[in-house]
Amino acid sequence: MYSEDNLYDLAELFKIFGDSSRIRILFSLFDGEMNVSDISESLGMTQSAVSHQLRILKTSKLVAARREGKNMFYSLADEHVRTIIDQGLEHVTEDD
Amino acid sequence: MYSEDNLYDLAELFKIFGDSSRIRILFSLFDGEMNVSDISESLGMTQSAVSHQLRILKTSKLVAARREGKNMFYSLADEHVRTIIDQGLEHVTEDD
DNA sequence: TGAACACATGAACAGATATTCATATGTTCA
DNA sequence: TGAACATATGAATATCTGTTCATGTGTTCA
Repeated sequence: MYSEDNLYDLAELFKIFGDSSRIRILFSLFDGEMNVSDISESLGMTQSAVSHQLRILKTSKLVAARREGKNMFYSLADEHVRTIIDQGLEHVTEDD
Repeated sequence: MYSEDNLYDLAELFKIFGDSSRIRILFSLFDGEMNVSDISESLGMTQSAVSHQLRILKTSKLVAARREGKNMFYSLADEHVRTIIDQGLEHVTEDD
């Protein structure tokens, strides 16, 4: 069914989600695409820090990028990203 | 809907899943509870390393522990754990 | 009670990683 | 073309974290 390799890939995937900056960036994109400076401002992060994290998210194919003039617009790469985060949020917000 | 705090908690949750040792331990428990030495042997990890990771998993309430004589049996704490991993595996094993 | 077994834990070390700072690249427009 | 803007990127640093090693705690049984 699932190979040992799958589990390593899975750990790598969760590692990407396991950083509050990246999760907050991804969550920002839930409502649609955004450019880098808007993400920076809305999250109170420097442009550089956001850009570094976006690169990681893009390399992992969790976000997609599109240029429009001077701006780069980022969006969620696919619906799985939303599903995984939603599933996690359900667990986290569960009443004990 | 979701607070800023939820996102930090979520990152913490994914951080736990974001390590191959822990994911492999959790996955081992998919078929039912196991004791520490069996987990160690099946994963080729030292007893100490497994024990350290189990402590983290227990603190995060992802596994439950039960003593039986000299042995400690660990099991998945709830079904969310399985769901979150399954969801991730779907993403990882998706054909491009 | 004491030896043998199962597991937990603290300290130390090595490797990984997120941010900052400085600067480079790419784009528009006058 | 050159200034202004948006974004990317490399290097350096500080912090975090997983494993190992040594040892402690808890349990059984003769």
